[in-house]
Amino acid sequence: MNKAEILIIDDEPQIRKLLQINLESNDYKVVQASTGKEGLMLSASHPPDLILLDIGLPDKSGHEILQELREWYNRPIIILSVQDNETDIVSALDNGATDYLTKPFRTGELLARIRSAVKRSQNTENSPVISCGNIEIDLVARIVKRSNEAIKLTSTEYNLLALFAKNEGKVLTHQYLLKEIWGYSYQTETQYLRVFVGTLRKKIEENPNNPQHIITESGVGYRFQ
Amino acid sequence: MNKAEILIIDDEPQIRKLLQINLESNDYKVVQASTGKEGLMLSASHPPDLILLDIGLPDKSGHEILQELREWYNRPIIILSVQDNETDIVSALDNGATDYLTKPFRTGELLARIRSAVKRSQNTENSPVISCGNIEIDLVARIVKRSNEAIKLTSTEYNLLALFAKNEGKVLTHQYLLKEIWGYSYQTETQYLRVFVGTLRKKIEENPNNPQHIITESGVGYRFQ
DNA sequence: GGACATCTTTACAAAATCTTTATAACTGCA
DNA sequence: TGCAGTTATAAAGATTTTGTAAAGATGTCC
Repeated sequence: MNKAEILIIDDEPQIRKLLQINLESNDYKVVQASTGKEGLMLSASHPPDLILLDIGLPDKSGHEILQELREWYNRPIIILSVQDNETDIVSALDNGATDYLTKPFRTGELLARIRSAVKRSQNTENSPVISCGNIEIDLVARIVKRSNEAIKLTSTEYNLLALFAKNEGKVLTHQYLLKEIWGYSYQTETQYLRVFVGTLRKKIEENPNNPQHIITESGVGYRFQ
Repeated sequence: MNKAEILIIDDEPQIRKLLQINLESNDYKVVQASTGKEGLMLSASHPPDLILLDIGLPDKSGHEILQELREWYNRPIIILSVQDNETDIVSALDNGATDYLTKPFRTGELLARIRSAVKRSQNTENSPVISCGNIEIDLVARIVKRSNEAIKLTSTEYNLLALFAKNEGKVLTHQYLLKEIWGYSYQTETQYLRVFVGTLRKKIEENPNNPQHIITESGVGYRFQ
């Protein structure tokens, strides 16, 4: 199974270490940033599944980072803070924070809140299995079946297909797809998409030359049905 | 704007009153239940947009209620509890609670967490659809249906139709249409419009020679109805 | 270090779309 | 009726976008 990736943005090395140990032992992949700037860069070049953001950073205020992230990043952001005043909490939540925990936090609770947020954002809570015609996608086990036979997909192929499936029927723009799968800074790399849509079609379509599932919307993007 | 409806399940009348006052003054519609059973019935007969659930109920444990609700209810459930032990919190979150606040809670924070949860859950709701006679335009999914059958439009055709639909009934001048779709420097290319209105009519009109949707306003522009 | 899988990049063919041209049809009016 | 201005349609040409194969680059696992 593919690990969910968590980005920690915190300037205190001890906290980062503590979080890293706890998260890794719970099967998350951990990426770390010690400044807000570094965090923004890391998340843009490779979007994590969730961000743990400390509010008290040295270079930029966590509130600013939160706002900048939310201009394009729509997965969970959990705020960690020594601040326990209501104003901070309310402003963070209203600026798009998914949750807010005050330090010192209880590890078990943090992990539960992370599980809850990740589950919601992967929208695996309602239907862990998405079915579209003869295609079945198990979002929890990350297994894809075509006519009840498991098919082997690379990690990127799977991510792309899962994103399509979660937005069945909608036209997804090139920009959006690239942003979600590769990261904010890849929005112009449309050729990636062509290649990967090509390999996906070979694997899931009856006849890749006349695709029934992944439909091209010329000039705009693709649509899954 | 339509008020979001919140169901309070709590056995303490004072807490219910306090919540009711705060929620109503923030423009929510409030429904109350003093027992778990009543809460289950109310939510089933008229599902609220969000549920505030007290864990310490007299008839059934809040954990049970939560599980029963989650069998079918997938909007936010925020737990309120005097219990501040980690086990309770973790178990509630893992059973599908959206959030968990310990009593006494700060009203401003609770309201912020409610706003945040409602916003997230409304994000995934269905997209707005513009309907004009037998034509349906889903602006989010970027899909156009005629008599419930999807029709294929090119990107420019879609943009033009969407612009028409957003201004149903109004006469849109050639200049305006060209400026919006092609750009400021194309304002004199009226022939483009004739070509594209032509292809659009072929696709959406019953009888393209006698258009019912895209009406020519000679010398001025077009009108959509 | 080498085999293997995967991702990135390049090049070119194929398809779809847009632009332009030509011509026909309509409209209101003298 | 005939004319001028406007609109509609078809189709050829130009351009953009997409699909595919394959070579190079990168990373991973023994």
